[in-house]
Amino acid sequence: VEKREIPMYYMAITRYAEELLAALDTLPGWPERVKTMQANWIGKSFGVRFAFPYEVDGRSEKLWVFTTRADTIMGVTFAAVAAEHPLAARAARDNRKLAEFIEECKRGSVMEADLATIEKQGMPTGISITHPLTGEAVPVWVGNYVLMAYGEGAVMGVPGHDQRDFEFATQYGLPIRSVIKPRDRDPELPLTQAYVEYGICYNSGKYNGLDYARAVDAIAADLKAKGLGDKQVLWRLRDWGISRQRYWGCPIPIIHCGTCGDVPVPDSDLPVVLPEDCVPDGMGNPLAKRPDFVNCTCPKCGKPAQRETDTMDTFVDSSWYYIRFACPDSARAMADERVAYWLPVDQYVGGIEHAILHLLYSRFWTRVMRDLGLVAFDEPFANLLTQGMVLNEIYFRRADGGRASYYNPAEIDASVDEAGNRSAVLKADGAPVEFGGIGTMSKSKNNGVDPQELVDRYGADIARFFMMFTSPPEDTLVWSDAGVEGAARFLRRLWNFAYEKQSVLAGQRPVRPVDWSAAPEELRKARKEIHSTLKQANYDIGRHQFNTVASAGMKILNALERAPGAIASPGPTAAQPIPQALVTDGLSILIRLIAPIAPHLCHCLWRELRFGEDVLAAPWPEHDPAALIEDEIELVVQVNGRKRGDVRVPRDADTTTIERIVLALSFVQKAIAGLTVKKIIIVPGRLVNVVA
RNA sequence: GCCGGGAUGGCGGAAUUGGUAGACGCACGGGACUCAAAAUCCCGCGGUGGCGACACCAUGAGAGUUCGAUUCUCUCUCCCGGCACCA
Repeated sequence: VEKREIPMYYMAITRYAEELLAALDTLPGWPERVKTMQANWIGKSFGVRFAFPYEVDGRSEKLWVFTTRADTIMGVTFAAVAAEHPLAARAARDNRKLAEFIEECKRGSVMEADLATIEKQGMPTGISITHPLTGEAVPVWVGNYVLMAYGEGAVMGVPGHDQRDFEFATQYGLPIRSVIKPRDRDPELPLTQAYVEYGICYNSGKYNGLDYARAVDAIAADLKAKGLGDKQVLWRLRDWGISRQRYWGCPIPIIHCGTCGDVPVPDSDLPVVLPEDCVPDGMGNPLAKRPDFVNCTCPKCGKPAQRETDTMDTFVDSSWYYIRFACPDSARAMADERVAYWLPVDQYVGGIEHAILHLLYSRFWTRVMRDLGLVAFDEPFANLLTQGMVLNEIYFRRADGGRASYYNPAEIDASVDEAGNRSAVLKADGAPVEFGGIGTMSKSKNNGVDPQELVDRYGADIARFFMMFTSPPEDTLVWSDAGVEGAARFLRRLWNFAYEKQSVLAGQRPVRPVDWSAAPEELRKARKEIHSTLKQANYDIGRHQFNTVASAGMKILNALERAPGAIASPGPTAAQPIPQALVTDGLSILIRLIAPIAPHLCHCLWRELRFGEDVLAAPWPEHDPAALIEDEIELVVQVNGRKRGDVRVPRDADTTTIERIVLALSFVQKAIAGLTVKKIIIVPGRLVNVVA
């Protein structure tokens, strides 16, 4: 932790930028999209850092900038600095209007999203700098779109080849110069937008004819020779400011002493305990108004001193709670030997909204603890499942003061008329409310849904089964409980079916081996349906697509109910061994397959049907490959890529046989009448396409 | 604005490496059972035309690659998440 400027404390996450980026390749259990987002966020860019020399107050100064497009350096027509840049401050000293502009910029939002969408504004500083390669004079502007926190807080302006610079130059009448030859347009025509693609340098003196890589090499070498620049790697990632002016965070254990400076609280005095009776009044940090908390003595010299009142960002705690979970009662250390047993986390589940901040901070924090010798691993989470957001409608009313109060969608009657207009009223008073769109469930928007309602109405298994059935976990979902009846019906149907079979099945285990090849066609088909469904379900579990696992359970029950003899009167085992074996096999698969989705019901059925004591201890069901083999296979028949019918052929039919059979089909003959067959494409086991 | 993801029937969704679009459900319509209702069971259910066999259209929009595109490429529209202090 470093304290840089009052009142901010920082974590030096940028020191780990290289490792955090490179180690993404060591995380096969993480979704690609999350790794991509993190890589972009860390933002490693290769470029050139160079300086424009200038004179001010009789001194020689340099304005440093960073660029990833050094190949366009000959197209520089201006430079722009952030409002916080020292050059801007110097220029504002004798320019009142500029000083006002700078103040206005500083008052604006610092959020990236706001900065990126604001209208580009700027003002000339009156200071002129020298192009390091051409020696030309270049004007310096202050631009509200330049970020002090990234790079040097200053940029070169190449309106011909950077869209932001182009807009800025167009707005303020600055010259635009093309130095990269466009591939498919006349370079002499005036530009309507920046040409940002890579290409060959022209209008660039000695660099003419060079491509991007060669131009950057040559330009960087020339700048280096003049002592005015070199290649540089720049990161988008910034250090992590952790100070918050709130009282309910984790205290920052620092004491400010007039004599000794900033002194850490000694280990023996930790933890710093917050008062529990603070009342936030919306005016700064309430801790600062608590002398009983603030006033203390310096641990070094014993003189009166002040305790730090900033607390830590909540992300700090969430960056290592999972390590502490392994040893929550450890009084002497952050982490003890139990951590080595439990960590890294095998399977982490969290919302996609944490793809960057929380998950990156955690990866950083783990490395800090590693480097302090507290843990022995690099990555906290071996496998990551990122849930999609569950969304719901947002309704609110705005009082005269402008503050919105939100109403839960359950309290609202909403309707959409034929023209698609949405109207909504509050049930309680019948008066209209505004529709605020559809967004993530949150306390502040009061649009959450408590699953307890479903549990109360249907029971935990049905509520759980329904939610698993509704969509794959990684998808965004607009909440609706329409369809929960389907889950209820299915589980009821399963229960009834199983109980109908109970008297037949109970006490007859183990089932003696059945010769399925001797079974009637219908039963073999049913068994094939069950086992191919199981095969697919096991594949789906591997890719976390649990909704289709739930539907596989439904399909298996459908197959069992439809199988002839399976539901008919049980009869003696010896007389009807095959239908009973089918039911036994099918139920055994079905119960184990959906046990994780409807655990209570499956646990109970497993025991009642005497399959065993504990369904969770039973081996996971695997399909029988023999059940999937048939003597004949069905092929889809297409003509010119369009389905015309299907045909059954022997399983081992060769290409010539299949072609002969297909060409003889009447619907194929009809479709190719008057055409010549050019070729026949056969996808084994799937389809035949006749191209004519 | 930038980064990431998404768009398939009235609804949730399915379609493994490009190979039958709409599995499995919900809702809805018809029927059976019932004095009646609920529950349950059976049938139907993308659109257009046709009595029908069937034909054509259809996976946000537009182009492209391919024998064949929901799937791959490009452009666009809209929606969701994140954007570093949601006080």
